[in-house]
Amino acid sequence: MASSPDSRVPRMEDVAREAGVALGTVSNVLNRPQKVSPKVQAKVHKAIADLGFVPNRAARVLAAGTSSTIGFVVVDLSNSFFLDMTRGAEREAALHGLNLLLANSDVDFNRERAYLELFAQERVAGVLLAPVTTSQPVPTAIPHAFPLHTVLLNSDATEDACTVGVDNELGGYLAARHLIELGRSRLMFAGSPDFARPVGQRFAGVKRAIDEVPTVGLELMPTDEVQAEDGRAVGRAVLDRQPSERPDGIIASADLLAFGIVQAFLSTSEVRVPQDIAVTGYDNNRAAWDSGVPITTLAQPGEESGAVAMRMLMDELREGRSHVHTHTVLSPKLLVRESTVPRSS
Amino acid sequence: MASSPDSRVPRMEDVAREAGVALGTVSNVLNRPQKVSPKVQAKVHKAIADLGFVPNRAARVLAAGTSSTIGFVVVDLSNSFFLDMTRGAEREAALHGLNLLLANSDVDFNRERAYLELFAQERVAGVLLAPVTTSQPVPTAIPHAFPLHTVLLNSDATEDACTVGVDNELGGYLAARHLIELGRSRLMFAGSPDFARPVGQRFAGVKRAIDEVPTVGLELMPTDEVQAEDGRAVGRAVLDRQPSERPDGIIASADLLAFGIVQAFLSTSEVRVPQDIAVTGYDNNRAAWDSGVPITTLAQPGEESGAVAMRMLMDELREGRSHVHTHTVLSPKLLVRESTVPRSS
DNA sequence: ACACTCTATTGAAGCGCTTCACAAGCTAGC
DNA sequence: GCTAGCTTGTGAAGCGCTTCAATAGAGTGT
Repeated sequence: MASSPDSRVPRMEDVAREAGVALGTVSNVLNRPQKVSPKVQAKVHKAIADLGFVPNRAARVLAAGTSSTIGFVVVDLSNSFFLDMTRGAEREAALHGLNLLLANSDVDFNRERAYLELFAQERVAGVLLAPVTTSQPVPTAIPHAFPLHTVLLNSDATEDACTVGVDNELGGYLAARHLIELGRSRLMFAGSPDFARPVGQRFAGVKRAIDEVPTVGLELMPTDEVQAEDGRAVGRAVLDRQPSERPDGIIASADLLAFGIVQAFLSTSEVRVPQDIAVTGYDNNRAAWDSGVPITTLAQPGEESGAVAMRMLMDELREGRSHVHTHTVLSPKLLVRESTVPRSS
Repeated sequence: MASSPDSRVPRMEDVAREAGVALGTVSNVLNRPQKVSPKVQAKVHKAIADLGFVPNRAARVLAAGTSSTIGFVVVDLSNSFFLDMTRGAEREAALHGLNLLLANSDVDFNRERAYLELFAQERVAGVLLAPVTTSQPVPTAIPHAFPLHTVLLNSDATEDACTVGVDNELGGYLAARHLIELGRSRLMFAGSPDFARPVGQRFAGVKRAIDEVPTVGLELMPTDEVQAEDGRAVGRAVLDRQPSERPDGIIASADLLAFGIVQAFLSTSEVRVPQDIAVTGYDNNRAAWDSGVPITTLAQPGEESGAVAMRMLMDELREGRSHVHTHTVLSPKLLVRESTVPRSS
């Protein structure tokens, strides 16, 4: 631990003395090594190691007026979509020598605010924000009077900041299109379009696909939540019908929902998945691939969202006053599994 | 955003001028309000609001030499046990006016080191560390020459730091005991005791319970991993046996494993859960309660671990030089569900 | 009116760094 | 041998806060 006597924490000045150079030279070794001869660099590094010197970032930030850390306030780290964002953002940050610190708002608006304030006080270079969303149209997220460079993730475009979003409408369209191409014509959408904005957008995409093909019908099956239990309820409701009244394809608005539906079907031998009813989920959760019959789903590009957002933030930081906010919409990707297409070989 | 003209970011000095008081008074309002008359406080707060002043923490940390933020380096945020720790730690920190910032090492030893170094440079008050573990006996985690106050989570006791651990041996014991009390006498442990330290400890606990009751037998069924697929393989292996050769209770070393086992059983009508074979899991993952038959499991006290660790850290910070490292071992909790005890009412 | 307490407020001295104008030491050209 | 032009190295002036000794005010008791 701490070195010999009763020892203060060593400062740059101590390093300079130990190495027999000036204060500014130590700083140069750390920040602009190309300005210092190899010999002196070696001396300084040795002194740093001998003393166990750890530079003080608070002082650095204060003196330089810039930080190399980025804050990421995440709405829900227990959701793998958002956790993936942090991975993508971190990877991208590391490539450019930036550090990423995380804060979990846990779907609490006040904590989201508090963490943004904290990062503002820390004078981080910028923040990434995956905001708490409501089903309200535009929750305008950028909060503070303080000029914090912010990029919004999983958000629709807004004037106040750069944004990265995922095309939920397209996701719904792709799911429906997939089932239609498989020859299904009596589709059911499980979930409540006004449960949350994204669900509504997905439903809109489904409708678009249906409208393109007159022979295909769509039925809406609302649910309270999007948990496995809700899915089992949907499954039971379908099983209670005459076979001729049942859909031949179900588009669930979330994987857990799809998981419950498939589970309900598998527990009887009345309905085979996918032969009688094909099922799709959404999100590419673990639930989708742990299901007895692995579930076709739409993968949200979490890592990519994070990486793109981080790049946009770096652009914004570099461009300064001339920066104009931009908006990126990423596409979800259809992952076809056995709940729609039986294992072949 | 930024106020009127081309405006610098306002400093305390600006607030002082605006409010017509001295610099030190503004600082007092922020840090020791009881020393300032209500009238002056009001003036200062108004000035702060008018100017949109956001205090600079870098300067604060530098001047005061202490920070109010705690860093938490987590080995794997995608594991709900660890995420729960962050929740407990955060709650406890908030109670005492501390801020918690997260870093995900993602099971990468080098990133763990890098984040610890970062927090050391930031001069945080202390760090919580849920370290990357190997199956090695004692991975001694405290790294740096720098004197960073650290509490280790999910760790066995060590001399270098305070630790909070969970009693895995007890968890295994409780699971086995539970099955034995239900009258099961041919038990199977699914998982490889040397897959990871905790699994070995759980297995040891199971053995202890078995040894207490001579009439009960134990069989070990190793698996490569602890995923659902491994569980399904275990389930199939059991189904392939003569009914008389099958265990009547299976202790899985992880929920996902138990989930796969139950899934395999449910897909046939040969084995009823729990009537023919009772199954327990471990961790209280979502997988446990999303299973067709909800799975009895051992809940790891994640939130409590985090809260306890944060309290220990605060003690360490308060006590200073006189501090002696302490070690807490928490107990897992048996959650009885339908995979061992059928729904009654 | 005076001495004595308190309490509320002041402002200058750092905290540990980055920066940058400047100095010093070289090399090369003539 | 002298100067111009480099490359290296230097150190003092802040960055925006906290702290604390010093001061100004407001009471109190006599």
